[in-house]
Amino acid sequence: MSKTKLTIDEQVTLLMQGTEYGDEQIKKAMTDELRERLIEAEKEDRPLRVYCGYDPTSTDLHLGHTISMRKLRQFQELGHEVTFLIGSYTALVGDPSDKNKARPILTEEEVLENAQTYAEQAFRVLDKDKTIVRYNGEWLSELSLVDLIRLGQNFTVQQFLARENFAKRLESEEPIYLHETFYSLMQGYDAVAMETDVQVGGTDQLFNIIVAGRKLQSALGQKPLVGIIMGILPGTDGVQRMSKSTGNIVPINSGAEDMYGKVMSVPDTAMNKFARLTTRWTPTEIDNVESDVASGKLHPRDAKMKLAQEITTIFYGEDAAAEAQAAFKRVFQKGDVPEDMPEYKLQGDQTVLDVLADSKIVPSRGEGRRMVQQNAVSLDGEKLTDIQAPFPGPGVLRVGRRKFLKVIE
RNA sequence: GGGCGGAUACCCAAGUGGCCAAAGGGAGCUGACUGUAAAUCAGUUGUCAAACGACUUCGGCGGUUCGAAUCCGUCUCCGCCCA
Repeated sequence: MSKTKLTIDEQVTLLMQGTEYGDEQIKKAMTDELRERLIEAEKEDRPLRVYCGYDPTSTDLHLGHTISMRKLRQFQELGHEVTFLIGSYTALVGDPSDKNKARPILTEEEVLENAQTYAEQAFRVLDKDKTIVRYNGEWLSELSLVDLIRLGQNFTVQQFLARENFAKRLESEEPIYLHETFYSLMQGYDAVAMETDVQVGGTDQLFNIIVAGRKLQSALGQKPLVGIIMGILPGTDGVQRMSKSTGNIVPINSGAEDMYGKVMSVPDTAMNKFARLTTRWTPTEIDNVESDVASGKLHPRDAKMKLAQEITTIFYGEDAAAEAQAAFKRVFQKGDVPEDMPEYKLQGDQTVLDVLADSKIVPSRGEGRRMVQQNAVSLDGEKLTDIQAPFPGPGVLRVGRRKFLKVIE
């Protein structure tokens, strides 16, 4: 990101990049309020207090988790005060947002343990020195029952029932547990406790942020926060939301080569979202790339390689990203073999099928048979077509597109 | 507490005594085509066996039967409704 001072309008454009409100009116209102706040902050010469909450329900972060972190980072770059809030208390409840069923709740120990690794990974995106880490148990554990009841007085049951995910469950006769409604109250109270100016979150947080947070703040005499609602990042299939259960994630902890390759496997149609939600690029830079692709000046593949490199660089640094790119070119563009591959020592007197199965390159002998039948097995480029034939000898055994085995004597 | 419904392969889901290793869809894998992909088309997806075929699987256990995913008993788990 450029170090030169951006105008307020440029700041607004940058900060609103990748947001998704699902409603033009809210979007406009939030954009206007953000501009106002920025002007105000500049006048008073104080940073905005920005936060995003994370429920550390798992420790394996993927690219989708980093969207809000990227946004926080942008605020950091512009000199604002960013809090990485760990939902140590809210995780005990389990967020019902965007879920068709209630989430299992975690124990306190699990939460704290997860929080540790979670934060570590988050600092690949966030500037550690400029980030305040807090736990919402800090204030939520202090609330008394009376306090909770008073908070509850600001909401009606109807408001909750109007939420899409509750409405759906009501419709399909699935349970809605009472404690799930507390979640929004708790999150709203976070905003109050921290006197938040801006809160970042995903579309599933729209209700918690825009309704609960703002409402509680104004009820308790604070100026309602500006909600920055981030769009959804699709997974490697390019369509469905990136999530572990769908199996379409780009993990941020699985190595540079893996990350580069995973980003490259994303369909072209999703490139734009990846660029806007996960890179350090400015809106102008992204627009340029896009128009270059559209006009044919830039090959879509090259645009995607740039994207893959940018994303890999964020998490692993420039050198590792360059290496990952080189490896990718070698294997996929030149059809060459990778540098590292498992080795297998021949036992003597083995058939092709024996080697396939014994080396565990295929999960079962049946699968090995299938692979050979499907013409997917080759040794040093020569197709192997007879499973019963004696194994020819040492060389590089390839099964399918990307499984390799170095066979040695 | 009472009533009802359900549990089938990676997921969803059909099957209600033999023709069931079990329809269909999704997902995965392989091949063709490509730009690495995506889209499209084709094949394939329990284990062992070169093959003929054999074996294990339909929530657990036990039964009935020549024969059970299907019938009976029991247990576990889940959902809904009434209170």
